[in-house]
Amino acid sequence: MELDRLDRDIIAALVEDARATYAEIGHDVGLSASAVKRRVDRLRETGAITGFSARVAPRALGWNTEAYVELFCQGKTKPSDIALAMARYPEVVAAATITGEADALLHIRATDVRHVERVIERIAAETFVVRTKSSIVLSRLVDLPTGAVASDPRNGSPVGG
Amino acid sequence: MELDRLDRDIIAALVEDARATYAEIGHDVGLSASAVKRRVDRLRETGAITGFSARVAPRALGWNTEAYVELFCQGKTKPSDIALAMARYPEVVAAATITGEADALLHIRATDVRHVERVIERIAAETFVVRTKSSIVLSRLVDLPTGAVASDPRNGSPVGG
DNA sequence: ATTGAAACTTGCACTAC
DNA sequence: GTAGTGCAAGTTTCAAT
Repeated sequence: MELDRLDRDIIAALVEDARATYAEIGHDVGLSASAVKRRVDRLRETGAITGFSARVAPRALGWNTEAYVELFCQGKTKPSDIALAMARYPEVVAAATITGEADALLHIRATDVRHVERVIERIAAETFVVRTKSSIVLSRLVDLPTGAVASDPRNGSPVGG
Repeated sequence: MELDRLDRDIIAALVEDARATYAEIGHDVGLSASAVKRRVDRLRETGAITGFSARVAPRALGWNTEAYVELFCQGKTKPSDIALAMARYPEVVAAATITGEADALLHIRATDVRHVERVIERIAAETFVVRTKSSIVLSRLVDLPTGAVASDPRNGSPVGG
């Protein structure tokens, strides 16, 4: 699906504030509220916008510690095996298979270092896991919502930048 | 600040759908719309909720490739130096200092592998960077919005789990 | 918790390219 | 035909009770 300037501007507005009214967005991008709504509906139908979410301060909910864990798996492990197993851990907030020595990289949120340790212990006990290599996050320096940059004229668009 | 059961339920509802009406949320958590609004206002004031954001499919915007990059820095590099430098790259969507051999881990979104390469080249040229070690993401297996788990009774809360 | 005024959403008729 | 505007009915917000 093709996104024009207006679509990108609307997405940018909604990434910045998902509760903005259609009239507000319309004012920003130069469209009527009705026109904005029609485009937002279309963007959701086509899957460009997958939903709307509150941004939460992990600390406020007690998630005080995060870690990245490299996973080294047995030779015939399939990505779907890893996906299925990791989906069972609420502490695993992101996971991806990657190039390089490790097979996958996990992003873990936990209450404290002890909690991280317990989770890694359980993950390391998964049948397909050979070993793990973990790094505790000391301080978060950057954390942008996905798409924050997409059509912010201050930053480059993926095509233009 | 202390969050009770209701606060956590409200946050969970807003993480799932940030555009839900107060009446809908109230129905879910067993509160009147007004009561929900008062709590949401308070949650924003106290910083537990930092905003509302559209969830976007990176692909739809042309961000087809992601990578993780470990940064090895000169001995006297401060986290704030890294933060300042990385904030200038729209492609760096997350960055954190970590324990282990590397000093920091970056999460990069780009249009394609060539784009990733160009960005890493520029980052590697930063004065404080000694070397980098990168992994391209092959496939994303898990990607939860922050707080998705916080008060979903199917998962553990950070305290209870 | 209820109420009422102001604002928002959303379908529809209409217009322009 | 595709995409925008304006309007009106039904909801939602939000402050005051």
